[in-house]
Amino acid sequence: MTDHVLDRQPEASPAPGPAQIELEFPDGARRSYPRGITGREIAAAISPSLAKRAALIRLNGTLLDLDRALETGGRFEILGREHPDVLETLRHDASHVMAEAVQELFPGTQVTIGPAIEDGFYYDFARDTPFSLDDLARIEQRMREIVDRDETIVREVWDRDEAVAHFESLGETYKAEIIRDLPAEEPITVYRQGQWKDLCRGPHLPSTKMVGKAFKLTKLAGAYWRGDHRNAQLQRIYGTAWATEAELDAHLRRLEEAEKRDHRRLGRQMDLFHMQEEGRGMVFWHPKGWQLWRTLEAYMRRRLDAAGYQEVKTPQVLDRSFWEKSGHWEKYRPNMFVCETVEGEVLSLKPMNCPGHVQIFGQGQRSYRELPLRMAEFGACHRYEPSGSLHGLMRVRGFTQDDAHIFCREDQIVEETARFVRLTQTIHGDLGMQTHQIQLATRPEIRAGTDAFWDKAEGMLLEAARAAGVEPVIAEGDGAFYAPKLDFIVKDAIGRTWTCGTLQLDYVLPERLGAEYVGEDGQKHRPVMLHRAILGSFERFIGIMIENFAGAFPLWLAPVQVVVATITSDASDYAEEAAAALRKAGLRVETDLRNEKINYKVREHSLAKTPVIAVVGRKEAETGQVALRRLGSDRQVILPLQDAVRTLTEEATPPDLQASPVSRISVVGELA
RNA sequence: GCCGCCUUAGCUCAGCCGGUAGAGCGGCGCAUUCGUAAUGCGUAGGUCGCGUGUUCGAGUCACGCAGGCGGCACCA
Repeated sequence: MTDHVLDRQPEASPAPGPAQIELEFPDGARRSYPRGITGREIAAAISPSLAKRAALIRLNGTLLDLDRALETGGRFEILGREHPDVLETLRHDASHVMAEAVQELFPGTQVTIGPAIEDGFYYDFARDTPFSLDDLARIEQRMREIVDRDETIVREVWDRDEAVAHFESLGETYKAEIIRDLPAEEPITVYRQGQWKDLCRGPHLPSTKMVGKAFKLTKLAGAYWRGDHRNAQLQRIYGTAWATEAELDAHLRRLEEAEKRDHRRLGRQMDLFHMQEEGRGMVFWHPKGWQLWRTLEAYMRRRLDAAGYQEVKTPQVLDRSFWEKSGHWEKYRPNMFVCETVEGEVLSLKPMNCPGHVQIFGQGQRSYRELPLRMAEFGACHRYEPSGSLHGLMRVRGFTQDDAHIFCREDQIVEETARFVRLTQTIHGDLGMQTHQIQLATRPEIRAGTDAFWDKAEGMLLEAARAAGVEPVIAEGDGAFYAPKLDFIVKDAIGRTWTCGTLQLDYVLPERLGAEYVGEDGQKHRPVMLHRAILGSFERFIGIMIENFAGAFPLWLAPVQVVVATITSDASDYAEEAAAALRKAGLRVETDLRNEKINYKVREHSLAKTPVIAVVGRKEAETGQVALRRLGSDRQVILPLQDAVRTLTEEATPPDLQASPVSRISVVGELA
């Protein structure tokens, strides 16, 4: 580990400057060093143990190699291997070690790119023969050997043309292409470890040994070169890497936990829905899943009613000529389910609700007095999604949007948008989601409309978001080709984020479909449309809810809210009576009168994630009480039936119908 | 759509080198009436995803197809 200094090549032409540089350490100390000193030398001067732990340095906020010669002074920090900010570099190094292993084991394989990603890394390889899962074990084994070899990792600055020639001579055409495409001012750096080298910006750890062995290759996948499906498909190997074995284990356990709350698995276990091959991307809702849907739909309907929306229902199937007028036939045709009748008519299932809504708007004469007109529909749409993109309830071909279109004047856009932002936040909050971020998607490269139009449109959405008290994050270039939009990103219980809710400005469709209203001036005017959804689709949102709550829904959403379970058959009549009383109060109740032990029943209903089990035995039957047991708690609260009815009814009241902020009655016992 | 992997009972899974299919849970039946996370015994249940081929013989091998899963691409 001492020859690294000899290998080090100076930067092409060291900039002139003072012979000494001054470094400020995290504790505030300032020290002066000769220019060209390395982090490793500084660490060694401080203490041998620090030199041993040191992995990277940070100079003025930028991470650099430990052996990088320092040309300028500034804020300086030496980061040990376990420092959280080193992890990304460690993962990047793991990808290099993997690439080295792969090229040793499979000569002729070309390397392309291999970055660190969340929780791990990947590397894309070009090789004719596909890798197999068995290969992964071999590669992993070789990676461990490379770590044991303790190969020094050295940064070298190369001449661009030489670098291209070099990689081409090795048959590394992808690397050569990357170099050619690098901006001219970008120095070409190559990192060498042992016999292996790779074009890379860095920084890297000082040795392969520092990568450690807390890594695991996890999956094999195809990936297109430069992310473009017209290019060759490469073979991507994913891995995860951590500083310590304990962190790796914790990560693998987290994955197992996430798998347990997978909505497809819970959907089956809880008997909520199923899908089958004759209807790919189509959902069969079972009674319990549909109950969940109905609860959600009823809630949304109340919220929309209260927010001044009018609900409508538009046709499922419309003639081709209609979709030609709307522009969908030209732009959206590959995604539409088209059918032909015996009489030769060509029709399409609706992929969107907006054109239908414009038809309703266009009936009769509209006055400016009717604006803003908020038209809502729980609109069932069908879209032909690529087979590989289907994913449980999250990506389906038949789905129902909580769709609405607000027809308004331009000067109403800000107010309407602000109202929508507030409504969306309320609803997401009620449904257990935390607003994580609101994105303002701005003008894309390819777009319609003048810059002045975009300036104005983006400005209005920004103003509206601020009026509602949120500062959107700008998503540069993510807007639709005709207008900007706001996207609402929520965070679930385990920190994953989902895009739910969107608002999109549209001047185009009203124009295409000839929507107009009569203004104060007696003239005809074109309304603006705001397309907006809060859940997105019921299917997807329910999928997200299942995962968010891990199936343990709050009382108001749970398909079965209470199971009345008997201890002996002597209590059966009373159990029916108790269940009837609870049902009469509007609760969703089942009884379990089976001749089974109470332990068995409690276990079964707990696994089914029933929020409340009301146990009744001889004692309760005699005294007119119930023993309530909450999911997640082994405490029981015994109380008179009427108290239970009142308490549970109150708690099961949907958030929008609560008199005041939820008043949970403590007597029932809280969740653990 | 593309790449890889997978497909055995309702569910979760076992079935080595090819000899004709098994467990647990669940279902059903009987017994048990038992106070807060699995009562016991018995019993039924399978064209081993579909098709073709190799073979005396295929759940097992080969090829094709379909579906599922993980990625990639897509998500105006």
